[in-house]
Amino acid sequence: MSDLDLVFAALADATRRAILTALLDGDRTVGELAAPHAMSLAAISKHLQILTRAGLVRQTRAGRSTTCRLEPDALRGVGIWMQGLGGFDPEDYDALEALLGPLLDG
Amino acid sequence: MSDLDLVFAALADATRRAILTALLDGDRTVGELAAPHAMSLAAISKHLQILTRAGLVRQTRAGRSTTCRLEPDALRGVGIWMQGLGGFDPEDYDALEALLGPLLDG
DNA sequence: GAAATCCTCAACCATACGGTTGAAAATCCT
DNA sequence: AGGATTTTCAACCGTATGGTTGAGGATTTC
Repeated sequence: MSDLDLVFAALADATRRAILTALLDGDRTVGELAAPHAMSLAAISKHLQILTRAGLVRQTRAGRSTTCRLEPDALRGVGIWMQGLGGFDPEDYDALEALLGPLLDG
Repeated sequence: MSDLDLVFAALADATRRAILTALLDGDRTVGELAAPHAMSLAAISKHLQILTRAGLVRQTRAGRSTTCRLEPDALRGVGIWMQGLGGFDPEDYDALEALLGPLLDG
């Protein structure tokens, strides 16, 4: 399984994408990430393993709780691949940036 | 399953990504797309169904052969989502474009 | 009409996914 | 030491995925 396989597969789930966007606001523990989801903690733990294996999240254990940090660099390969496919037209870029600029601060 | 789920899941397979990049050179029939892969035609047909359901490919039957066309607009939602996640930093854009400009012509 | 071509459908197989529950491991607090 | 908290592990279940083979449907061609 290539890196791209792992990253795309990790992104192909709404729960995992929600976890990633939650991490835009800063590092969170597993329990904090699980809270908004009507799902067992074990399920969230498995989702985090998939995100970690894909390189999108880094988990560091501190005491009895482990905090999760977003690793946006893992998306770079995906961006490059997508741009090669023409899904990201240069003309669109300014509009997208204006639309989503605020999110980039997180 | 959301649209993003379908698109990301469709992209999470090397064979399907190879099909998409092959379509960058122009429309191809199912048989032409299957040729380079050491895999049955039925398998490729299923891959194309997944790509079509995700909106990434459009198949039009003409006579006994069906031609496949790339639909890059389906990637726009993915690009927007990824940019929101910070995986596409504005500073990187020029470098990426320079690196991959040739592919954008296809 | 009969045969060859191009593709899909159906059934099957092995494996992986997304979820559950219950137990265990590691740490903190008294 | 004992108990509470936080997370993972293990086993299980139902369903989906990626592949195969074999049959069948359209369509062209002879």
